[in-house]
Amino acid sequence: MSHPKLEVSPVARLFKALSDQTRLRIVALLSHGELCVCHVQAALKLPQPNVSRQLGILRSAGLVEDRREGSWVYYRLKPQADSDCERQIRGLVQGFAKDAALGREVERLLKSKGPGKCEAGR
Amino acid sequence: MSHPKLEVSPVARLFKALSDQTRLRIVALLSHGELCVCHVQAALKLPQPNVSRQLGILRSAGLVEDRREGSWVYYRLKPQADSDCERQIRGLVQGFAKDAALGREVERLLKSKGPGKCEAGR
DNA sequence: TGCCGATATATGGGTATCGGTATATACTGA
DNA sequence: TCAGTATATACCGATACCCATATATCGGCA
Repeated sequence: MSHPKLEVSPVARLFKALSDQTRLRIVALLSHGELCVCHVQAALKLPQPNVSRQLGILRSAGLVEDRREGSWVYYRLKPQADSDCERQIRGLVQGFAKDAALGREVERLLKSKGPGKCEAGR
Repeated sequence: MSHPKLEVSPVARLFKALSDQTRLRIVALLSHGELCVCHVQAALKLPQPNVSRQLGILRSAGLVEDRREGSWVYYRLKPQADSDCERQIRGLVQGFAKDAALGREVERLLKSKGPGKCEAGR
């Protein structure tokens, strides 16, 4: 309240959510398509609670949205209402698109996508 | 080291530096031109050690560079070596450019720029 | 040298964050 | 209803952060 001008909070919230290496890697994965938690878990080789927690942080920051399908919960990047945030996200995704190894990894995950396939990579 | 692929650390470092409201506001100011510490201090109405510390964080993150001129130290945005970081910064600056109030504020500061003028705004 | 303004750093308290482990919830199928 | 899988949350200790205050450093000038 003390600084009516120079208010930049939506972007600050965005950057705060993206200031963690793990969350950035999740966004990098999701920039190539919707994935369920266990896919992210397999891709990043991280314990499940950690992945779930980071996804929750991204969700409450409005960066991703989720969709339940049976036992599985699929996450995807969420379009940003704030135009500044949207531009930042687009720039980020544009950078990830250049990463060939990342593309291959996500492609492999997407092939094993769907119910009953979540043991991929174990 | 444990994740050779999916490495996004330079951007993560950038976002971490930008994840703070105060630092974002400083970058917003500097996006309109070089300023000395006392100008930033006056613009944001923050205690001097706070401004100096946040500027130091931005500097060690490679986001700004400084130049001493007599007693005054001027800070400016630093071009990013990493192309992803450069793109994000450009997007950010582009967003700040739309802020009319911000533009007026910086203009006022720039008019009082220079040695002996740092009492501007007090 | 000594003083002064500008800037930087040190210190301490309160708070937030991160990761690991354990546990809880949600859904499916028998 | 029970068992099993997928996901979320609670709790904990360690660490990192933010701020305010106090102090230190630096440059200019008398």
